[in-house]
Amino acid sequence: MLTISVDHNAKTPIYKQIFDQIVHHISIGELQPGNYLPASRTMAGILDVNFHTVNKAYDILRDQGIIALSRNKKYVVKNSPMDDLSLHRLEERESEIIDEAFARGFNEKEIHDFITGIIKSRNRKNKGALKK
Amino acid sequence: MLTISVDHNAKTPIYKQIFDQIVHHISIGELQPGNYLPASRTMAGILDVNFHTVNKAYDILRDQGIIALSRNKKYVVKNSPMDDLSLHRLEERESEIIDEAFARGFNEKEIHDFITGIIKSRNRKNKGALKK
DNA sequence: AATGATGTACTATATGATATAGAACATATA
DNA sequence: TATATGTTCTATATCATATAGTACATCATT
Repeated sequence: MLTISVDHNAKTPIYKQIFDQIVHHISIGELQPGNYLPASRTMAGILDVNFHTVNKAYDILRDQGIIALSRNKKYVVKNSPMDDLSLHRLEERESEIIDEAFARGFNEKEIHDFITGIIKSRNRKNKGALKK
Repeated sequence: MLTISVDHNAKTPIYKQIFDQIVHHISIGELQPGNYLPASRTMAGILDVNFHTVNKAYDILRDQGIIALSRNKKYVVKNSPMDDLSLHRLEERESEIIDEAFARGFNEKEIHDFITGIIKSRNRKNKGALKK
């Protein structure tokens, strides 16, 4: 069950909210390679947004190699191992966070604990969804 | 020596480029609590941007408690330990990155190695600047 | 006391990003 | 054939970003 919600009042653009939540569903295994995404008009109807906005989210997901258009004209989740470009972009964003953490007095161990804490709370939330 | 540069063609807003670089200088100890920031007009002249743009960066730094206006009307770097709000914001940004990493097949150890690598390369770059 | 430098507060304008809307088209499916 | 799909185009409205100019209060220096 693909649950996605958008906040029209948030500062985060709607297309990015959609993008982020699809990536999240993939990250917890709720969306797996081979699974189809809803048609952009369908998704737009459910979320009560314009289908162009959904298309923008799908476009970026495709540009990043996370989804692909299959022969039947439907978007499907790909297996998308980390490539150099994605890694580089992720490093830049992570560097900003690490800078802020250090600027506020964190040391290296505290940063690792910070990461561990987020991953643990993630696993707790999706305990039932984990396989095996 | 406070070296800051802006890229007018980058997609990242100029005020955020300035914000990020000041935070970076603090994070590596090149800017320390008690140090003054250049006057916004001075900084703007050096970077060849409008002083309102510098003010916006300073405003956000002040809102986040990273700098403060001292009695002589100059901005000074504060000691700004992690507070609940800052931690929460950082967690949200970090969660996005962790989601993308997991979505691309990283496991928990690979994420920690990813973090460690960034910190190590940071330390290498600033070896000479480290004290003691 | 006077001058200059500082942050701050307003107005204004221009450009790009975001979101919506509608229309049209090619292709795949039923 | 008819429907659903992604895609492409134009168009409009709103907000964020960046620039610009002006004015003012306060602080430091002369």
